[in-house]
Amino acid sequence: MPAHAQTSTAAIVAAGRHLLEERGADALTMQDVAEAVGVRAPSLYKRVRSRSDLFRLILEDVADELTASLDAAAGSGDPVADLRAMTAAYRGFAHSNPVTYTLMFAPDSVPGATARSVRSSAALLRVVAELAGPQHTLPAARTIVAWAHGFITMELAGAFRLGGDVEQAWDFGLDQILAVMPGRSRA
Amino acid sequence: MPAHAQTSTAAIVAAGRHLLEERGADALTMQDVAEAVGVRAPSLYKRVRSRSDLFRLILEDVADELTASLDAAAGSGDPVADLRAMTAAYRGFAHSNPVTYTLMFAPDSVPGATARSVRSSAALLRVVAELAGPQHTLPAARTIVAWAHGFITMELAGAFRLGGDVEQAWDFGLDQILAVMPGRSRA
DNA sequence: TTCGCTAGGCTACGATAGTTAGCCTTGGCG
DNA sequence: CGCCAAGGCTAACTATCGTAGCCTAGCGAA
Repeated sequence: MPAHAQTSTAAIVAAGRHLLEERGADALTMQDVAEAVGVRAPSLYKRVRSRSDLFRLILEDVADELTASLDAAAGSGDPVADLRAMTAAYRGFAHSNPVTYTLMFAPDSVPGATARSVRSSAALLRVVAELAGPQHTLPAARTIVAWAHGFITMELAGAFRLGGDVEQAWDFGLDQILAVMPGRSRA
Repeated sequence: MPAHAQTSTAAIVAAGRHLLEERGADALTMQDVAEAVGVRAPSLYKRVRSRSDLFRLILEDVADELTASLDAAAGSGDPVADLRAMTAAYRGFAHSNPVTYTLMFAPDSVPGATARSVRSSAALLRVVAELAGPQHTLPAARTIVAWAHGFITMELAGAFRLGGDVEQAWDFGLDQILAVMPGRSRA
């Protein structure tokens, strides 16, 4: 490689991800990313096809990290404890990456990005299978994920406006859902 | 009012809403909206402060319609039946308005738009109070809404990729959540 | 009847961002 | 030692939001 590269795809993705979280999706400009990595905007196109391609790369990066976080949380052997740890890790990750987390589930934004998050479901399915039994694994997992994702999304959107304790609502919901898992009974 | 107006705020909002659903948020341009209502783009600014203001108006329109839909669904008197009807109406509305529905819960997009959806919660809270008892009303309602919203969001985002019957998963989740409501017992 | 006032159009323009075209420099390798 | 391409850069094109300022039509008062 002649003429030492002043940046890299990884650096661009990292800078983009950082700016994305910091300023929001609309405010993420190629110029700002370029400045952050120390080149001019057009040079970014040597590494990245387009702005939306940069979004795709960023969200893949986020999804990979989320997958790793979930895998790490599911190591105790007890399915209920694992599930509690995974939901907590999931919510914590979303709180740490609110913008990109929200973007991961935006229909338009990145076709294929959600595909990657499927990998995250492997550990969850294994745990839920123990709790709900093989017949109900998929719908039970979808119930849990839907609840967790919906709760977090509304939380991040500021949709819980009626007062009350949001933490308590989270605990309440998780207890309710765990309590009703068909296979076993209680948490 | 001199020189008969060629358009109106309502027409602009309606056209914008239609284009928004049809082409997605990124593709909604002021020029397209102007063309749809029969004027030039700058004339829109006589009625609408900015593009983001147009988004706000559109989402208010959507939220009002959703609220009316939910109110209409909750008239049977039986709380379980009402709750089933409301969740079905909610999901149906989201399926009919996928883009705007998703946008309603986007944190950035429109500060205050979520506030309006609070009005929608009045009917829900009344029903849930009967099912879960006064102490658990708020967390129980949040559990239901979080689940429904999460499920619908993932559905719209195409996040249910592992096969299986999505309808069955919806029914399963709703049954599970209804079954565990503290106040009464079964659906 | 007439004439001013203003709502509500319009064209022209400026600013910002994404993206492309095409040039130049650098330095590894034959 | 010189070729050549990776990877910078500047310049320029395009689309879009938004503003400035002009023009017209018709309501209503004199």
